[in-house]
Amino acid sequence: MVHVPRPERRASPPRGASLVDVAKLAGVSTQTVSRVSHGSEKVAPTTAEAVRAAMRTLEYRPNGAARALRRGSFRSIGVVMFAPDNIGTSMTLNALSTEAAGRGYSLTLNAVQHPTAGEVSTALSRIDANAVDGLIVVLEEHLSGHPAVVLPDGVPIVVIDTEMSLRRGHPVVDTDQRMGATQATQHLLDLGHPTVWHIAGPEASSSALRRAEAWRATLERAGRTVPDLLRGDWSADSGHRIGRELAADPEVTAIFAANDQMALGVLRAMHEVGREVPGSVSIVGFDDTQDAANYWPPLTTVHQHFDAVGRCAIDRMVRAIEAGDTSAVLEEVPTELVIRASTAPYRAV
Amino acid sequence: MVHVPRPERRASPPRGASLVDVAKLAGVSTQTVSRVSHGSEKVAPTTAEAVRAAMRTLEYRPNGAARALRRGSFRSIGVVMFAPDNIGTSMTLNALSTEAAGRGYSLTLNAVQHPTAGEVSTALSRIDANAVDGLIVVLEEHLSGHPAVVLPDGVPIVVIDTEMSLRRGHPVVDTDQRMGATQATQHLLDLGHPTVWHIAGPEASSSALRRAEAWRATLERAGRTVPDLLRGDWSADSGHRIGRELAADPEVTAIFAANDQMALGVLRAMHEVGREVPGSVSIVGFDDTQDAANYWPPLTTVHQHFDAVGRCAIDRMVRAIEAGDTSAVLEEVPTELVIRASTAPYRAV
DNA sequence: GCGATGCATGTTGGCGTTAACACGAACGGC
DNA sequence: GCCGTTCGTGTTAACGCCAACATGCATCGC
Repeated sequence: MVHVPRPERRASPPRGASLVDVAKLAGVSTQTVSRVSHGSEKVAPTTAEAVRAAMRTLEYRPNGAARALRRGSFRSIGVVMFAPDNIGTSMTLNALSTEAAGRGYSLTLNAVQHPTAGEVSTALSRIDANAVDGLIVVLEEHLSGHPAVVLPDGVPIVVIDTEMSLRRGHPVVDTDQRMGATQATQHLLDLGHPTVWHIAGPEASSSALRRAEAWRATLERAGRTVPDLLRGDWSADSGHRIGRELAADPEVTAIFAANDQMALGVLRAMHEVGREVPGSVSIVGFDDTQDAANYWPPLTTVHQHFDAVGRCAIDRMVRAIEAGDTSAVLEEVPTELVIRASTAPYRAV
Repeated sequence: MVHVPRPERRASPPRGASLVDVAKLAGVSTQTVSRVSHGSEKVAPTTAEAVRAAMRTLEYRPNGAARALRRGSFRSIGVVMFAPDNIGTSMTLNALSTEAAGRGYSLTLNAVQHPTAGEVSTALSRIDANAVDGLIVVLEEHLSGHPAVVLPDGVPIVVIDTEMSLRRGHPVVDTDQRMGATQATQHLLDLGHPTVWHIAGPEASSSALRRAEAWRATLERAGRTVPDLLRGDWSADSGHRIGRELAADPEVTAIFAANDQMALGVLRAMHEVGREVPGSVSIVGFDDTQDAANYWPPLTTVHQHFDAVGRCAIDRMVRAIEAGDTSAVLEEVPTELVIRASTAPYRAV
């Protein structure tokens, strides 16, 4: 038997006016409406005005899904990121969204609360099922080895702030962590300090790893003893806890914290036990957050160009989407040492 | 003449495998594939497995646009926000994205760099043309009066952190600014301080306005003199500048800064001129950022439940989208005073 | 006068998906 | 043996938009 369609209205969600409705009201074809809606040429001024009037009366809003379906592109970039409440991450996100907006793309954000393989996979697959033209992954934890984390195929991917899947051939954009950590360590050595203690970020973080490596390399190159590495978790509290231990050791005269927040905790620890900064201990941070200049004393730190990283990542992404250029380069954005009052020349105890 | 379709291939962007391809390979209908892709019932295990195998070989990814077009919903919520590099805003965003993910929605982010009417309108219209089921507006600047800022019709809207368009009948979710500012001011009065100076946020900010109003009301209720209001811009630098002025006045013994960052600037100013905190001046902030406990001295401040605000906003939004409940309530999330070391009882000079 | 050219507009089909329905097979109760 | 059920699967028709093509009407050069 042949299926006989019923003329009755199908139950359907309430929808707004469509091209057809506007066309009907304006007495033109849908194609003309489409052209007007694109602000396009080849439409007589009179007609265009009539169409615009019809759009206004019907409160016409183009349907993004239909447009995307037809065009095969969504003009949206997916972002999977861990812990956007982290200051650095949120600055990156801000830079990404600004730059994306400038290119006519919007961002579809999927945050990961805990950087477990499971959650990351969930976020990735959610994005996957979503409407995006590309994917920017901002996971500073390295989960590279984990078998459960699989980046989707068939979408251009740009990676920020991790070396995960660099090997799998995606472009990577990142601050030059080694350069920054070297600047920080060298600055303290240049001030005459015999050696430099380092408070690192969490073990799983690849940027923490690279900062620690560069710290160690700089000390070794200078022929200094390398103190035990101290493990923080990016939080000011962890900086404070470790700072208390360091404060008790009179040999400690120079500390390089892997981010500003931990440096803040160290500052507090020094205040608590009455060791002067920079008189008795010099401290350097990393990030140059908005607040670092107002710590007490104002913090010497390594400035990261988050905006440049964001711009660069979006640029790569747009090139991949629009020109199919998915070459897997590594772009590193240079850092700058900002010298403030928390560092001073070494004075023997 | 009747249009004769050509059998030739149309030029089209390269696309991935579709339901049709999977169906063909698995030897079933597209509907069956669709059912499997939804993990749905009513499919024989054998068939389902065959379909899944076909999906795997073809690397099938469902097309979000087509799905959205068909269903009439995008499972995505648009967010228009100002200055996501502001700490408070980024915490709100984080809360929103977490909560949205939990409900199966993703966020489409459109940041506004400068809260001018023009930029806001652009962001709104971009979102409008985009694929979202609803819109969350996080603009703490009040642009209510501005004629150029028109919230789109036909989409549910939830407003955070501003009273803009409350009158136009949208639900508003916000921290209870008055409650927080009252707690801060009252705490200082309770410690015996004759009066409290206030460093407010920018004039255009409605939360700054409400905090300032509550500060004034609390002083008036207690019959105290109300000092001139001091105008900061949320930044630690502005707090520092104003702090320097206040530090010069020995009568100033209690300061309530409208956010933690400005309080940080005040702390620095006090250190610089050698006025002790809290010995000579007590200071209270607002927000309870992660770092506030590690300022020196640790900052007494008003804790904002950003996560609750986010949860609440998403909850309203999802209710609006899925149940059509767009009643325009105002939900205010209570604050808590966190007492640390930056405040102490008043001692006459 | 006639074909060539350009311009404004209309017609058609289909992007990938799913809701609604159709249909055949297997089963069960009487 | 016949009539219901259920169950698994297939068929059809959109959803709203736009690229490609068709068409019809002026204008123009020769």
